[in-house]
Amino acid sequence: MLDALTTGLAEVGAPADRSVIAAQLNLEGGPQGDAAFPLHRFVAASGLSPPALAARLAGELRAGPEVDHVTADGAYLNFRANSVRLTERTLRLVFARAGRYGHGDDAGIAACVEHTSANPTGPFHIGRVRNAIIGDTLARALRAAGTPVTTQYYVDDMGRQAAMVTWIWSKPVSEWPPEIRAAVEGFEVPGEKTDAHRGRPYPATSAYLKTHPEAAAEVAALVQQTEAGNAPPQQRELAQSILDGMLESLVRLGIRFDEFVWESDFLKDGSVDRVLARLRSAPHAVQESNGAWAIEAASYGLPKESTRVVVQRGDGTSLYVTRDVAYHLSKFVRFQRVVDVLGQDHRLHAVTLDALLSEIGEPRRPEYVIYQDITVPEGGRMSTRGGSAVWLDHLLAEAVERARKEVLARREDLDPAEVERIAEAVATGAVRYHIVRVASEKPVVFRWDDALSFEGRSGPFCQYSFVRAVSVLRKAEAENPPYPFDSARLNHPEEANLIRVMARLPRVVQYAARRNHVHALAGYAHDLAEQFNRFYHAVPVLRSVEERPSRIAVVAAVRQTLGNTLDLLGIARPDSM
RNA sequence: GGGCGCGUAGCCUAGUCUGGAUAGGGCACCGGGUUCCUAACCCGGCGGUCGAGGGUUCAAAUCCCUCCGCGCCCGCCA
Repeated sequence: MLDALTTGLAEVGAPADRSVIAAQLNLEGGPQGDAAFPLHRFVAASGLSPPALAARLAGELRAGPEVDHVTADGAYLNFRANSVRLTERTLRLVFARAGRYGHGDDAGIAACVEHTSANPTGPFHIGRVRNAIIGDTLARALRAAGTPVTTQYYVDDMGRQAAMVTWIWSKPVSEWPPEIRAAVEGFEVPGEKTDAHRGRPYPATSAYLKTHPEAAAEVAALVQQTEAGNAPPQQRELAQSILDGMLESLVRLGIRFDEFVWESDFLKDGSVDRVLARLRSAPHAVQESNGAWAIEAASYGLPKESTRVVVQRGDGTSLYVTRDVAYHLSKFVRFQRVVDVLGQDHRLHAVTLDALLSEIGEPRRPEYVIYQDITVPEGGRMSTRGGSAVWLDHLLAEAVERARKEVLARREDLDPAEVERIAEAVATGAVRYHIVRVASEKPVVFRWDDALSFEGRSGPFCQYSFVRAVSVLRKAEAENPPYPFDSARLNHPEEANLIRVMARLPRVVQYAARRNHVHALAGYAHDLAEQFNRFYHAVPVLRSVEERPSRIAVVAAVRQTLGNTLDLLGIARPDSM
């Protein structure tokens, strides 16, 4: 098609580069075709009026094997694909690639996606979960696009927050200050997750330290001790214990990590010292009067009043950003593509990190995927202390409750275990979809009714459509391949539309991975589910006769394509709902 | 104050990188659809100054400038 256009344009006196033509060609199609080509850009050179140019080119471009016909519409050329061939090719590809349909070839570069990395101080609220869902989906998208991915969770076991947890739990509850004890007593829950249990005194402790300097001094001493490499042993154990509880919740959402990287390890292995040595001799290094070292980073786009980035305190200890430099250097050793998923409040930290990498002569940079906060309707970010946080475990419990009701209302034939299994799948699917559907740079206002919606543009809608396909195949006793089909029999308009949506998946995966736009996958899942429902209502499958085997093949292809898409989104694919 | 992000129907949202036809969905609302493969569905209707203004262009939601509104950040915290 590109060749034909190139030749055709040259013949009418408007030659153009293939790249220009390719950029103009819209493969998503226009109102009346599978591909559209606007001609405005070539009108002047041709000396013809736009419609005349379109008509002339349409007449000259002969339909090829892939293209049924070319029509002129105003200043546009519209191409209609050969449906039989498109159907043939798409279905064959889906069946041949199966679980890898939509996936790209191994690009040969290794990527690291660091996401979540929430400090282990207590349970996840759903603002933090946005990071995990975006990060996990991105990792899936990159893998599908052909980039081997290692996911990493960076665990902060060194700062004040970790020290506060250690400080309070290193003494028996009976010796806690009354203010903190009050926040805990009466909340003992047998079998409670460790993040909820160990995290409960955290907000009160944080508040207490603000008004009790002597206690704050003890915490500061702990930080010092940790910096010196002598962290109390229970500090890491506590962090691990809380982290374990947090991760249990993420596992329900299908989120697991390949590696956990502990911040304190960079101190222990000497890499922080090496980074500090390089920073002290960096081009813009300056030493303050108290012995602290900083980088004068005005040229790196930092805020006007604070261009000085302190990298080493007056007492010789390192700072978070310094350790982060060490961490990133370690990533660059192993990975060609390094992606960090960060909340917008870390944006400046990212700029600072880039500046420091530059200072020590490191040419590589992480890619940042920045997401906006999830806020509450009353305004403002979710705050643990302000009581406005929506906890992930609470949200999941509500979602399961609601899903269970839905299942029980429509199915009486299921045993309780099956009901629970479906409710869990629907609930987690709804939550994941609800978070991932919005572009990460958009702010999200959390509303219960939206988050728990099972209709319309939702996870359960996509799951339900998938189950429909499963169910039809089950009734057809055609749960396994082969799926013989005759493309010539698949000529219902809704069938053609459905094939076209299925054919789009590889492009969607590439787009999502290249732009880090995971929400495109959510949009695609909905498009495919919706079009399958239209097909389902308009076209009989089991009741058809001559078309039956071919239509069963279409349904099998949908099961595969939609199933692959749900996998990309980390959403469970139930076989019954 | 400065930097970054966001602003698309009553509400939520896609499209913005790389300008192209009548701005694509969802919720809500109104009207239809189930003796038939699962109605968590489908069909139809209603609803748009794409924050405002200017500019570039044959063509602007998309690019440039100014402004307005909202959010975040501007620590020898993480």
